[in-house]
Amino acid sequence: MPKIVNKDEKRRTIALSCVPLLEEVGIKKLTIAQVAKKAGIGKGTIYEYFENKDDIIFEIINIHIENHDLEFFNKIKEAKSTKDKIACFFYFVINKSEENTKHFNGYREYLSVVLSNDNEAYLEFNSNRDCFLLDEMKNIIDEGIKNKELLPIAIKFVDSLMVFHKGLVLLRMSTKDYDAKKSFEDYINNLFDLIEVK
Amino acid sequence: MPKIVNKDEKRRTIALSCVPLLEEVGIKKLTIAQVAKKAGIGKGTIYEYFENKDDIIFEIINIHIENHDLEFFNKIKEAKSTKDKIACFFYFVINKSEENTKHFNGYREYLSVVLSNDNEAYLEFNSNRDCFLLDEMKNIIDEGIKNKELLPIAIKFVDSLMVFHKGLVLLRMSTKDYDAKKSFEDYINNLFDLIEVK
DNA sequence: TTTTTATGACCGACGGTCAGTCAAAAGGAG
DNA sequence: CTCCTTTTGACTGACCGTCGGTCATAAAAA
Repeated sequence: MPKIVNKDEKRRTIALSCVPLLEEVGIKKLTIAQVAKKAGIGKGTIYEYFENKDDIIFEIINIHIENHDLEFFNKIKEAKSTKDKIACFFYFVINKSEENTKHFNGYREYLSVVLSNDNEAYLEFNSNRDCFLLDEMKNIIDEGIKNKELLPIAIKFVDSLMVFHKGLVLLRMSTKDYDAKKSFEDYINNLFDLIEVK
Repeated sequence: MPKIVNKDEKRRTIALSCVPLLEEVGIKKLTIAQVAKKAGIGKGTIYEYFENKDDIIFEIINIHIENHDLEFFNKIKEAKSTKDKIACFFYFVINKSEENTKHFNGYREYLSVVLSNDNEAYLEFNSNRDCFLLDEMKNIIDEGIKNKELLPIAIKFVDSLMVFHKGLVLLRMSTKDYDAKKSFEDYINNLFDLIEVK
């Protein structure tokens, strides 16, 4: 028998080799033939490790999300005030640097795939991720309350804060020249008028 | 001079004839050949009136949006309190009836096309629509203030209300079993605690 | 005859499939 | 242990069907 390969590992290897390719051409113009070539394997082999093209996209996005989370947690450690920590959550949607815009556009394309599919697995993945981020936010607000930075009612606003975040994401993606930073700042200042210990 | 056809009119006619087809098969499985057949014209003729497949989708979505607005304005006329009027804005994302879910899924597919394209025209269309809705919401809140239903600070929350709405849309589309109604009610009750005249 | 509109055969690109190849491991015979 | 056969999963790329989009040509109007 031939060597048994670790399917998950190879999946990841193939996906990794295509990260720059995907960044270069985008989802729409990414072809399976290109992926196979970059990974140095035959086209048919791709389908040993992936269900279909969208499945490849999904794996690559996973890599990006993991990288993003690493950066995110580093940033949050450095943040001092609760306000700064909250701002870390919004960094991704607010920042207009070339680097971040590239990632944001990647996420836009990914969302486009999710929305076009009605695939339960994708939806569940997103749900879990949103839950995770919600919990993180709750912890931060809780801490803020314990530090006497925030009033106890602050906890009531966590859910809407996360919904607001999603709203900014969609607005930046689906409208022209949306100023997510301004929206965020207006909102957060209004909010802190209500929840901050004076 | 040869027969002058009203291009815009025929565009609309073709699109109209495909509304049921699109509802049945969805964007991904809708083919140009099907569209041509339904419209009773040749495949090539389609391209006299539309740039490409996405352009057809766009026209059909326009029809839906116009219908939606008609219903929306009727509903808002009937609403008595400001709270009810605001609820009209959220009806589309909150309502889980089969009929509304069908439309919501149509909008999901449309958004998927928008997000996959980075097409300025689509983004501008969305921007204009969002502006329009924002103005409507502002009017409603203004009215509420004049009626002494709401405190003057209410106007400061209009922007975030619209962002919140967008957030609910994205959450319902991209996660599993999202309870948009609950989120909305929690939010609106919290908000009214702050802005309602007691 | 000229100009506009309509057409569907055709094209190329692409996602996905499958019959067949290959190499390594297992197992048996000597 | 060694040689040989068998088994099996990895791998491949030619091929297929589909589909968006084009274009040479026809039809129709003026």
